[in-house]
Amino acid sequence: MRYIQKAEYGVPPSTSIDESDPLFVQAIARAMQVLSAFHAAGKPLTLNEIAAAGGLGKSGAQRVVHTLRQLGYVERDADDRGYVPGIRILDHTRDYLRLNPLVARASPVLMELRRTVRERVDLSLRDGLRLVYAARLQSKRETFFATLVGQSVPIYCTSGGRAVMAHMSDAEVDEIIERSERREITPKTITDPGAIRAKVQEARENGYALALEEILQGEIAIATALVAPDGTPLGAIHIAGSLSEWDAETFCRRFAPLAGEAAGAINRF
Amino acid sequence: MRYIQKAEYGVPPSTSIDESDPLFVQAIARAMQVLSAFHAAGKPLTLNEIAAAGGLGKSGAQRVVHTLRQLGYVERDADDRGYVPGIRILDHTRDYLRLNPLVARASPVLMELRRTVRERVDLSLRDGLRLVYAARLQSKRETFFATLVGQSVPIYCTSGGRAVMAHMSDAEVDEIIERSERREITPKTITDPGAIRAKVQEARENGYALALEEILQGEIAIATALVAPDGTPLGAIHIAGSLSEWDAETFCRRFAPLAGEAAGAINRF
DNA sequence: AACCAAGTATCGCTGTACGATACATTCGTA
DNA sequence: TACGAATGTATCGTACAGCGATACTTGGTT
Repeated sequence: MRYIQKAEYGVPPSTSIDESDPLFVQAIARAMQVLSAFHAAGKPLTLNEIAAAGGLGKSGAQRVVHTLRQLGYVERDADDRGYVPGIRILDHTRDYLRLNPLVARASPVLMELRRTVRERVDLSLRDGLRLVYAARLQSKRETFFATLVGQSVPIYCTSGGRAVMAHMSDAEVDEIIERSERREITPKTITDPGAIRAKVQEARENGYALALEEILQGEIAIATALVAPDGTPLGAIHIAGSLSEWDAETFCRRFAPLAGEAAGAINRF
Repeated sequence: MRYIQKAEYGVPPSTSIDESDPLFVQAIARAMQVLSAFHAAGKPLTLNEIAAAGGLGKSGAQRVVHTLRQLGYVERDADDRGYVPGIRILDHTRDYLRLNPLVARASPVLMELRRTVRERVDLSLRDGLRLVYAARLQSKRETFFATLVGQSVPIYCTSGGRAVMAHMSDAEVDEIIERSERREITPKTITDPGAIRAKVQEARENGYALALEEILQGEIAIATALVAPDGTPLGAIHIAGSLSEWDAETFCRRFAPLAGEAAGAINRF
């Protein structure tokens, strides 16, 4: 059995909460740590691995896993070699997507956009230093695992991220750049603070952001921001294509207006 | 702000576990009950609503919601009118899909199938009396909310369900029929046990299952089962189209062989 | 056959989480 | 503008839920 590698670039949000809050139920935090152990996993995990990753003892892991198993949030792997996340998780996925008003508003517009552009169209939502993909309308050729709901990418080096940053103050942008763990995900990834600021400025002027192969070789993406009524950026719309079919200039000329219209339609309710 | 109605036909799996199991951490169960409160919600929920739906007191709900909020699994609604599921849920969605070997194996085949048939293609997984959609490759026209990951449908009255039942013993099929809460979801939904058994038998003979408007008016769907090496059915592949474009016979003649091939390719590793 | 690791079971003590209640704040209505 | 209802927030003493050390079972590997 082959399992998919983890390959998650986005930094999971800081789990550095806790402390002695009288309302904080730590058993729940333990459960979520156990579930989060799978974020870094590329295969089913054993109890001990879960214990280690979740930062708790064997007994604790045993109890938590047992409980989550009863409830359907953790399952035994098909060939009984370890634990994997359980199907009940998907029920909550549905709830999240259904009840997120931005997703609700954006969806018909995205479908329409996808129909027009015939390239991949994504909706991502901001969570701290990353963007999380909430809706993905694939085009023909990509592999499914490059386009999973729940995948996340860093803000600092993506088209969507820069579209989002374009709607922030310079101070906020600097803070994001500062706090991000800036790695060269591909050789083309822009990691220099000054260069990132320049790209953000460019996005402000153009009304859309562009990224070339900064996450994936051969990929070109443009994005426009989705904002709250008060102007706070909440996420982005992405259009992504292949550099084997497009040069950057044509891609932008063709799709930037469409991405702009779509974002506009969503932003004004 | 408009919110999407619940409209979930599949029966959520029984949460009738618990009792006095020494390894069972009930605080975790409480947390999951709170998250599950959103399954029946069509709008953000207040603390009291969550307490009621989750079957616990106000204090308990307060603590659990507080904790889940710290962790990002629950958020305040945008206009501060109630609570909604939080974005961290999507991280676990991704883990589930990544680590499910069936999804992993099926995905490339599904993408290829989608390219060929140009209609909606879905992958569903069995969970008790229902099928949960794990991957959905939309066609042009549907509304996004009809095609959410995590949506579930009953086994007894769907093409996928009957494809799955076709790989079970008569006794197992009867048990599913018996335990299912059989409602007429549309006027065309087949709810009579004998009629269901006949459709299952038909699926056994044809190697695929057919359903006409049993879940959604105007929809035609065929499905083939995905099975474990030992023959246990695990889920199904669906191809769904519109009756405004297809008559049943043409649809079957055209797509049944393709659905069969795809399932075959996935089933033999 | 012998070993090692994974999963399962047991148990007494402690500190976590329980739930009642009281407070604060925001909303809709008169 | 004042009122009342409902929502979210804070506090506190007590009981029992969950903690973690340890020991047992099972199954796969060398």
